[in-house]
Amino acid sequence: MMNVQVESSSMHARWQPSFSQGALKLERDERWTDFSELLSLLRFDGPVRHLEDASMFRRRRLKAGQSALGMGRPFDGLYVVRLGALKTSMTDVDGGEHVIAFPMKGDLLGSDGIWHGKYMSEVVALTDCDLVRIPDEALFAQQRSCNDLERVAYWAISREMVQEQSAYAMTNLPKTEVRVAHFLCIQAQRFAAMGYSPNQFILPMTRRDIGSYLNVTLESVSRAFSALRREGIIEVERREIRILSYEALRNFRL
Amino acid sequence: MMNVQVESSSMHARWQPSFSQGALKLERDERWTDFSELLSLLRFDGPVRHLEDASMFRRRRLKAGQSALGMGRPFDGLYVVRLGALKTSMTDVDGGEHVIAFPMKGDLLGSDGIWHGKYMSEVVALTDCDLVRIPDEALFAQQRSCNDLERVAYWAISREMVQEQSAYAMTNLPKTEVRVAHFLCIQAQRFAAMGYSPNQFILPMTRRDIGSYLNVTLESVSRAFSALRREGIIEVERREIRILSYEALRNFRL
DNA sequence: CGAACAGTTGAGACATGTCAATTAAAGTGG
DNA sequence: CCACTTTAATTGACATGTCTCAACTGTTCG
Repeated sequence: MMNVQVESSSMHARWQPSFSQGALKLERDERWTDFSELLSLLRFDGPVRHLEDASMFRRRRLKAGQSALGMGRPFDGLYVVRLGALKTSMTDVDGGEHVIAFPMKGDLLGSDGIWHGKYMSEVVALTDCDLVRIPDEALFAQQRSCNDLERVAYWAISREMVQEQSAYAMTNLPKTEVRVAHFLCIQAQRFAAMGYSPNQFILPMTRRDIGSYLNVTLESVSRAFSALRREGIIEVERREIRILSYEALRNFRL
Repeated sequence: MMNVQVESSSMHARWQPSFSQGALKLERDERWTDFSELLSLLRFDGPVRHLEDASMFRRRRLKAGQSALGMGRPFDGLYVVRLGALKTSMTDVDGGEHVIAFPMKGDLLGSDGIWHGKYMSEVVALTDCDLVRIPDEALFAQQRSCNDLERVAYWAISREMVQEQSAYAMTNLPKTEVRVAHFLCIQAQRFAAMGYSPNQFILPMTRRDIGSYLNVTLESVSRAFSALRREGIIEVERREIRILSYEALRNFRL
């Protein structure tokens, strides 16, 4: 029943594919997201002109471990995380993996793919995920039904850029423990922004991933967690984190 | 004479300010760049529909040391470097400066300002500079004369993002000397892309800036230069670099 | 000419990387 | 369902690369 309404709405959008093939499969595996839900997902706070826009965006399910975007695969649009946690990484000259970001609900994926027309980083699902696709045809449509989408895309890409810059800047904090403390603060803020508890959460990534993100070894990360636990600032049990004093965590130096 | 032609062309563009005030001053200090020059500056290689677009873009001169974009200042557009070298940096939580990029000819500035409507990083000129402004009105125009500009903006922002990601990824190369070697390779490539000699160039930034960019101290950078000189891979004289073996530099490990 | 800045080099302290052992958890297959 | 394997995480001992502090030089700028 949902599908009927969705399908008819989507007909207004120029770039929607037809249902000519595999309709039954689509009905079972795919869902759709409308423009206003996309905006609230992104937490877009700017002005919007055409909220009644009928554009529908296809969703994409991923199981933990699956690749969302592959390095070198042709660019087919941007994706917004609706559910789940992922890991964005690049392979450097020496073949080593470097983690760039941990996208979660509301984050944008794939903006590095516009330049060369192929994605420049690898994105894998750390948990089961649900993505919303903003197809390239929608981004580059010649005469657009609304250029709200364009404005939102600029906005979201710019946000990605700032967050990445901040992550980059974090790596010049001198000591591992300070970086880890800061990392936990950021995570807490992000969980809060998504509507979850900022004081108790489960990290979706491994110590190795965190280490790669912060440019330290996994052992150093582990030691830093233990040190923060000894100081009574957090509780750690594998990937389960409880923040006992956010203030102490935020002001942690040395 | 140049000014007359420029002025009349610029009248076609909606967002151009009038010449009602300070016309004489503008004639002396300001110049204009047209759309096709902008594209060649950016080294844009994609398809363009309206090359005859009459949009003119205002230039902006900077002396070495001047601030191009200030952290927190309201977003008024993107800028493309036409001449000179700059330094982009963020101030982290502890008040320390972290260098994010060294923009040069053809690079884009200010894309981190779209999100909050204010620039999130500080950009200062390392040498005298000449910038071309792409005003926010042009980016967000409701009915655009051409949406080529939009496509180019996406493209350029995406490129910035990739380059920043690569810089971020570079910092997890284990040892200082490897990072510095890689940094020099990148610089050589950039000078080559700008049409200058890739084997002999003058670095516009200090050792401290390089260190901040690579997350090492200025002393470590200096030692790395000396080590590479001892190995016969480069010649160094203060900021003047000569690459004796690009292959050795590129393959440098440990 | 003196002051401030940029860069080089050295010596010592120390944080982090490296290697290794151990435990717990999760996935695999009979 | 239980061995079996694999992976994640913790912790220790040791080596070492980098930071810190310092002295010294050359350059630039007022």
